[in-house]
Amino acid sequence: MLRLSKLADYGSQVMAYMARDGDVHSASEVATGLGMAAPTVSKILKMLARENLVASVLGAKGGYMLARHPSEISIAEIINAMDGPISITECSSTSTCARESFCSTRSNWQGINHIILDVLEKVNLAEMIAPKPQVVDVNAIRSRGILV
Amino acid sequence: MLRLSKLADYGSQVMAYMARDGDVHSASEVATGLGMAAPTVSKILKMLARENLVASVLGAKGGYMLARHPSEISIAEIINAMDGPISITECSSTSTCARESFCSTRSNWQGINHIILDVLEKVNLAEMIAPKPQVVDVNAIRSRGILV
DNA sequence: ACCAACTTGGACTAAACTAGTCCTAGTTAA
DNA sequence: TTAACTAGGACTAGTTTAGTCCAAGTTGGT
Repeated sequence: MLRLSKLADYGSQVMAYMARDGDVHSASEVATGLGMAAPTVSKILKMLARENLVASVLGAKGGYMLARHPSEISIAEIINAMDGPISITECSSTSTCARESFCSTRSNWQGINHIILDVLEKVNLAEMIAPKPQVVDVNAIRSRGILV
Repeated sequence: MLRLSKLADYGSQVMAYMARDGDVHSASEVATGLGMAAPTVSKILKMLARENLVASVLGAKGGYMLARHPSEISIAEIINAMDGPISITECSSTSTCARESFCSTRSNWQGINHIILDVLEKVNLAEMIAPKPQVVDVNAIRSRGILV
């Protein structure tokens, strides 16, 4: 399924919600605003705070706010904060693979992984919350070779 | 983690193994060749056969062989056979999302998903087994906008 | 005709992961 | 000093995933 975890999905929604203004939002406010369970949103915001994607304001009237401008936060960072390093195959990162010698396909997987990572790094929050749905220019990529 | 399932990973290895020649391979032969558990390889081959990526030969001296030429089998097909439809977010497909009205980010996720799918469709088995690791031309993509 | 080798399909189990909840401690504004 | 909030971690329940096993059908060789 090659899918994002639900948490990462939620994380992007929470970030998108906060990106609409620069205010401080409490976890419960975000939860009601998005129709999600409060403890879940709280957990997500904690994870995002740990990776410095949101800044926390302690105490009464506290909450969370984006740590940077939406245009400076990439989707890749959000996924990374929620799910850890983005890598399509298990040993495409630095971890050693017991079956390494058999895996002649490895380096090609790494190449594919690289492209996906690149796409995700290229899209930022500001683009994601653009009210008018943006269309992907697939042809620009389709017209070029992936592996050269 | 945005990751492939282990089964899909194994699937690509099995397909790559078989792509090296046009012969019929028994499940156990592939298993020993790749150093994987025999029942697991058998299960994978069954899944690949159900999606017509490999053809099965019944009886003694039977086994499996690629259904098509390696250059006509895309990585996307293999992932699809093992993990089902490739979609990065849960409701990027046709399924209805209860929180649809809140998800202004949806269509952009779909765009990202589309690109990833496109990349995976563009890479075929023949390219994956190329002995010399192929290098991805990331810059070709980086130089262009993702969302237009 | 028979046997051995092999696939097919499904059921099944065990383990891992994920989502989601809850609790205690610490911080701040009023 | 109290109410409103975050911080951090432990915990549970549910789902998914990997992997095993078995009974049945098919084919090639002898």
